[in-house]
Amino acid sequence: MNVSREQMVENRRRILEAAGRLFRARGFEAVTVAEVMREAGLTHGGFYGHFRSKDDLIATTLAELVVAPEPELTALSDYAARYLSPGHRDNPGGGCPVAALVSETIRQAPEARAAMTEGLRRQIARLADGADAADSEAARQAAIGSWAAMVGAMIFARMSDDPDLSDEVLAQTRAWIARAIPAGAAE
Amino acid sequence: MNVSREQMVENRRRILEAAGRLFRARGFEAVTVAEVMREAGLTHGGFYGHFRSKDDLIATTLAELVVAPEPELTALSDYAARYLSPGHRDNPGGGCPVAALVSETIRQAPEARAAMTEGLRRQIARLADGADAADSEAARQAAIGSWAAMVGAMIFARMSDDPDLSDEVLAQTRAWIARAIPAGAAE
DNA sequence: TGATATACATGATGATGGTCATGTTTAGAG
DNA sequence: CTCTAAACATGACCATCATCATGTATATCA
Repeated sequence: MNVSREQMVENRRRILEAAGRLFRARGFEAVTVAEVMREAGLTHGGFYGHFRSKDDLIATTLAELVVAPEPELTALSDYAARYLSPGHRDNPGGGCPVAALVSETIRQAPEARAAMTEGLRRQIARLADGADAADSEAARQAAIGSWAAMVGAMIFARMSDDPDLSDEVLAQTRAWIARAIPAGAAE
Repeated sequence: MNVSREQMVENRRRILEAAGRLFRARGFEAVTVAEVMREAGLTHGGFYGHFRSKDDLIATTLAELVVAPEPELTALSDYAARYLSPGHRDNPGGGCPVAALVSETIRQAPEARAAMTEGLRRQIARLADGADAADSEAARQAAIGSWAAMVGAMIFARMSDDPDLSDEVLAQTRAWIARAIPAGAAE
């Protein structure tokens, strides 16, 4: 059984898409190579024709997820309001790869950490553009501080087994960011 | 070979201490039962005399770490300044169990999530006490928002493979929290 | 159209690690 | 002083996976 060149490209795309979804939903460790391939409509054996190892898949998947074009430029507090929604919390597999995977990335191979670090850099730059602060230094501070709060709050909200506390963390963090931003701008 | 009652209590304590350190340093998955026992000065076989399973160990360890008495009450921004230090970043095994383990706890057994959720509740209450805000609602908002930012920033700083970016995340988040708190109080 | 390279399927291999079975020694009770 | 229960050591078991070996069919090129 062989397959056309374009079919192969398509297969690789499907593998990365399945990996992106599964990794975000269940973490790197819990997802098996065989499972990714099954989700992509293939069997496990063909995997090593596309990637050198599972580590390679992880790094490549992160690199793809992280350079994904964000919507358009938005005001920082608008972005935070959309980010910190119950819908996002309840859909990790389709949501922000940072909230789902930063923590595990700490112990991944250097290539994976490099991809995630690059994603962090870009996100800070993007958010700083959306923070209308007094100067660019204040904008960068607001971007870093509120991005950390967004990701931290999303992780808290997903971890909590108490739905009320989970909702409250999202709502209060939204309010906290909205309130803190003008303060940064006024300085 | 038998062992005195107090020796057994001591052994259990050592197992939990080793587990706390290893889990924080390397995560739940990467640490083996045999390794925890070795660190505690025992062999793997005795483990099941103390805990029903590895999941049980995880939940018990989290419960212990989470009720650990925090230093004294401090002002929120002082707490943040100590929390967001390079020393803390570089010592995950001896540091905050939340920053090291929240994210993985999402996929752990219900008992583990319950323990971590309880820890989150307590920490929010503690920090709200330290936030001298206008009213208790504002204090709670500051506590949640800045706790999310602290944990998110610590995770970012540990993940980054770029030391400058890592340091910047800590410093800017410290500054962001210090700046945001009086704003919350003034409101 | 025929030859060949290759993408993928099937199945095996080897390592890892959670858990259990069994044995031994001694703390603690009578 | 005995007897027994239990805490721990040793060693095995079994499932899970990542990875590799081999086979097969077909896309591509001459």
